[in-house]
Amino acid sequence: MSRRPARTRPTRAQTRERILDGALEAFAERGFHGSTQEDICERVGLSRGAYNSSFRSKDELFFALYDRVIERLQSRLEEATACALSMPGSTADNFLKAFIASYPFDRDWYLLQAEFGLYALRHPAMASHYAERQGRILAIIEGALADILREDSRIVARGLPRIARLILAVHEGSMFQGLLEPHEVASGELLDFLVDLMLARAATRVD
Amino acid sequence: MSRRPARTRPTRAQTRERILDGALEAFAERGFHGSTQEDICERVGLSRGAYNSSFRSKDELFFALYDRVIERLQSRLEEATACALSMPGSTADNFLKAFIASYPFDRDWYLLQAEFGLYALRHPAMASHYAERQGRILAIIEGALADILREDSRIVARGLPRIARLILAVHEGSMFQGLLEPHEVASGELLDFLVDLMLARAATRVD
DNA sequence: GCATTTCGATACAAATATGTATTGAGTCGG
DNA sequence: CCGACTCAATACATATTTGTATCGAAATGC
Repeated sequence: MSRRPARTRPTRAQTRERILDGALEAFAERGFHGSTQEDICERVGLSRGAYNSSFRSKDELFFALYDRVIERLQSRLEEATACALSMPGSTADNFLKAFIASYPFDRDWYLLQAEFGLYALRHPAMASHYAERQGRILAIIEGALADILREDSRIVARGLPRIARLILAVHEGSMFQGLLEPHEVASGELLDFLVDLMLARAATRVD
Repeated sequence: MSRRPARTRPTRAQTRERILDGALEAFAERGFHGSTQEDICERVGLSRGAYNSSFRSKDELFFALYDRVIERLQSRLEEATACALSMPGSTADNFLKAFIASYPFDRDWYLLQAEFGLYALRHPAMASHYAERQGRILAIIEGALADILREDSRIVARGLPRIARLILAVHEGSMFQGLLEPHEVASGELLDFLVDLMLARAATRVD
């Protein structure tokens, strides 16, 4: 246990992860169709042999990467929710903005998300898979919103699914505009604005 | 003038348009990198000869297509604005919803828009071009919003650029979700919801 | 009516990507 | 310690795609 014979061979899972790392970079930078095996492998110092040995096809790799991305996002959001709820006395806007801030907002993440989305739109088989995973994310957001109601009931009580979808939509669109024109639209600007809108409405009437 | 010798040869511009038609279909269905010359040409019954004779490169074709799409969108929006403003006595929500309804909401259009956006994010040279064109669209929306203020001043007066961007963001995200899960989210649902939010807020206080 | 020019189709050549087969190093079980 | 097995690297063959070159038809100008 103290010392293995120099370099031990990496496990299959480790190699897979490295390929996935390369694929993430490549797909973000050049898109799904624009990325080649060579491109993906070069980034992580592996050969196409490792690639073809680890994944049967490009689609399989793509699906595996998507699942990894979603799993990480899921745990990230759940963690953020628990964390934000743990600190008592926080108002709805505080909570919402903190929660939203925990959502990824970087270039590669957006580009990947877009690739997955486009792929899903074009391949019915992936569409249901994608929608199901997105449903989990929506459920987490809905859950967080529902939790807020116990702390601060100003926010609208009905139509939670729609609100969750609206938040997701604004986040996506906002991220795109922010990446395209960073000097024009700041990171969480539009989402914060939306939250203000929702809270202001709820302040007047809750239907 | 009465009768030309059987079939006359189509002009260069006509051929270009047909190639663009094919490219629109192909790019929407398979994406930019996923589309081949053969694929594009087959759809409109032309040969690769016509393709290479009309466009120097795939990028040039892509740019040309983007400009055509934007020009059509621009005139469509301007027309819708003028039309909506021409009928007097319309309230802000009526106007907004009518205006928004004139914005394209079909599958191919979304897929294309996404392709252009991704390309712009990945190619700085295209980014400014894209941002400039998107700025025109935003300006039209802002102009329409400003016009509404004269009819119905309930809507917030300040932060028009931000509101225009929010509308655009919601539209994009909403369209994606609507295309992915048509049974879950209806066509203009999220945007209508947003408009309600904005108007309700403005009803309470105008800052 | 003839010559020139333009345009689109076909043929050809080069480059690139993918998948398979083979080989050699490293690991595990007996 | 030896044999069976796994995995990744290299080499190879095939299939796509693109760009160029060539050819023929059609329109225009003299």
